[in-house]
Amino acid sequence: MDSHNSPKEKMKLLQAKLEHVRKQNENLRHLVKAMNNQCNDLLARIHEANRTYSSSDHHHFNNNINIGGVTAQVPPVPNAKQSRIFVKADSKDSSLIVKDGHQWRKYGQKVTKDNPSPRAYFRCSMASSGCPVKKKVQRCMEDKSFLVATYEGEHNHDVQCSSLGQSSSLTNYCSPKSSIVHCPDYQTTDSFGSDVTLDLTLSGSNQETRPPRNLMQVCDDKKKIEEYVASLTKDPSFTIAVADAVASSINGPPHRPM
DNA sequence: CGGGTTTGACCGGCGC
DNA sequence: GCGCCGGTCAAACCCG
Repeated sequence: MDSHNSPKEKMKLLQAKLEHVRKQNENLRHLVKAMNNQCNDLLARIHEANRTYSSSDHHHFNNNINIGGVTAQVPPVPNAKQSRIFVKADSKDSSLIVKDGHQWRKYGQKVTKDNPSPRAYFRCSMASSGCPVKKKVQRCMEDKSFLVATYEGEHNHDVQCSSLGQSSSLTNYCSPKSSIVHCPDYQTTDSFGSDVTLDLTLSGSNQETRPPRNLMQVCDDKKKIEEYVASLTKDPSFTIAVADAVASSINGPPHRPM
């Protein structure tokens, strides 16, 4: 086909491709930088929320999280079977709903002394089947755009995916409107003890909803992803494929029928 | 009518 | 012992 191409022309073509890849790389760096800035902003807000905790129940924060080279602190949970998540939610939305993939039944609400916002008490809807998990949800006192959910216990069943959309009154699905900052602190499991998952779903972004996830599942998935990434980055053919894909995207992305 | 939510009452732990 | 406070119960209510 291109047998008329001399080695010099091939070299020029490759150099041009390389230049394109370099430019693309630079663009990606800018993107990463921008994302890092957004991440910093979110972490600052998380930090603010955490400070609320430290002042309200005298916890000292020892757990660090690191995202994109940025470190933030999260509150340790006194009870080893508890975990806390901070959920970005509309401050105008008065419902104390943290959609985490499980079905919950509200069994009480109470205004606590240190926070004017009411605290809602939920039990897992599978409690009748022996699931011991409970959660408490309260709006963050200083930053009302955050909900703080405290989980107690572990689910002894899978996430009820099959029921999605069946019961509108249940808090059963991940909200596209909320950002979840998840701080699991499971019993004597070092691999999870200081691990934090940030679901940086930007508020109001019009992204598709995600499948619901059990908290332990999230950690397992993260491990798996890390293993995949490690194995892929070690694979030179993968690097070549990525470079190829970037080059082809620069030369004009193919319009594939969806 | 069944299942979930609301909300006032009740209970138990804790500090004074 | 008393009062405060967080957590839970359960009857009434709401909604599909």
